[in-house]
Amino acid sequence: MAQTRIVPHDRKAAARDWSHPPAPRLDVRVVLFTAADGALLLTLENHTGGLRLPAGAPLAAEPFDIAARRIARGSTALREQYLEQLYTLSLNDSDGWMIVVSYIALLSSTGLGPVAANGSSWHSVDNLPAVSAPDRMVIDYALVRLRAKLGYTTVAFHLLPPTFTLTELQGAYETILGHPLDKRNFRRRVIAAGILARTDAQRRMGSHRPAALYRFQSLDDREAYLTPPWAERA
Amino acid sequence: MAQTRIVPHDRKAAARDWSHPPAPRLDVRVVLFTAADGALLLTLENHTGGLRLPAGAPLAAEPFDIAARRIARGSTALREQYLEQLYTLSLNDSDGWMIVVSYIALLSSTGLGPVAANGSSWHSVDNLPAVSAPDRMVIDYALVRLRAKLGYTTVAFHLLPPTFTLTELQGAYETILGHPLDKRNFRRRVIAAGILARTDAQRRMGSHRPAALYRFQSLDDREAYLTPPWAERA
DNA sequence: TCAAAAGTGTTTGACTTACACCCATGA
DNA sequence: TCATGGGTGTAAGTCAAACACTTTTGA
Repeated sequence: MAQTRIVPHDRKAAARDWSHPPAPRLDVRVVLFTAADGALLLTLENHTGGLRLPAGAPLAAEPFDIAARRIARGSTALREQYLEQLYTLSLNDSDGWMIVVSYIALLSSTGLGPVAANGSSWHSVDNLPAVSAPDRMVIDYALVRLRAKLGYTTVAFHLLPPTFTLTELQGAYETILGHPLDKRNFRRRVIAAGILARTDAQRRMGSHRPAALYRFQSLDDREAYLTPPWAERA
Repeated sequence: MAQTRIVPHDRKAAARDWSHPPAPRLDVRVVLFTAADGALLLTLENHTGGLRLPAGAPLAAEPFDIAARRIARGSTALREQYLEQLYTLSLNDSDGWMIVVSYIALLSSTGLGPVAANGSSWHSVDNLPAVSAPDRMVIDYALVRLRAKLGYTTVAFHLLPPTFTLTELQGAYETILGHPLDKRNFRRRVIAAGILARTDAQRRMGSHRPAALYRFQSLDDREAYLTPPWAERA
């Protein structure tokens, strides 16, 4: 499905070829998330054969984290704020053996609406178009992991612009979790967590009281993320 | 360090060779944990050049989970109870480009002391011998993840034999966490969690009151594990 | 009868939840 | 002055932590 071919490919023959050390194709795929307008969005790219996750081969000996960042940057005008390895799959498709190393990236939304580049487009996670089976697996697991991580980390912050209102922050949580939260309890918790700093600025938007803008203190709560000690962030 | 060589290897030249699609070596490594005698143990194998994590190349198009299981079984007489992908690294060593896909495996202790096979031996995690840098990274991260997972999953059960006393279960937790727990609170929590079934059997060991033996109900709390939906377990 | 581990409850403080109204602003 | 989202407190219930003694057994 991912690739149109004229001549059917003999997978068994390809897998049976022991004449050389087997050389799988390597593919790094990135699920780029952002939140906008109450929806959790991810990037898909247009390709012959359909929509795909942003992907690419790593250069020789290039660390996967670097490759993933390169792919993320090539696929959006936004800058990824958080990058985390997801899973590595070894699979057989119509072109033979392929290794897929998958990543999650979180992007700050700009408030101007998400910006796409290079023929890529944003899709709400609750209304995704058809994608290849491996892409589907990767996306499904990315969602599981992202939702779970909200509970015990501060990842949601990476979906927001540098300053934001508490209502925007709450909206990001609700978007990812898919259910509403109590305003007072949410504010109490997030303030008590001590990771926010109130700025002097305010946002005036519409005919109502302006909202205080906050930013993060201490983006370096690496401990909580359960990522490896050597992993670079952003 | 992992490999002795006579002729120095020109890494840059190897990385610069674009004449063919680059073909990294693939290596699946498994950190095999078990708990015995109040210590958390892992398996290392004897190799020319020193001790190493159990490892091996995947067969062409073999899923990594299957390869990891094969490697785990080749390295211990015990049967792994839980297997989870840890991280995938792309690195340059003295032999060129290598991709390391790492796994954690948890083994039931038998009470008879852990059984080793194939020139492998058990080492307490708080007294590990020198290993290669990649092995060290993998082991460090495996410990971080294992300890963290204790908090929100029931993984510790997989380190125990099919039936066990509550004191043994508590000991496994204390071993992994590295600090003591309150007996009454531990029992209350673990019973309240509803994942244990008391058997009729008892264990009489020493001149004191015999302990009730328990076993697990519902090992299938896949949800809590934050592993991918497609991952097979054990 | 002694040593050694098994087993058992209660109290206290902390945290979580549910819930409703006034405030500041621009139109 | 009205519509709109921003901002605030309290009471009830649930959960986690600290803490010590009695029971059963074999030697």
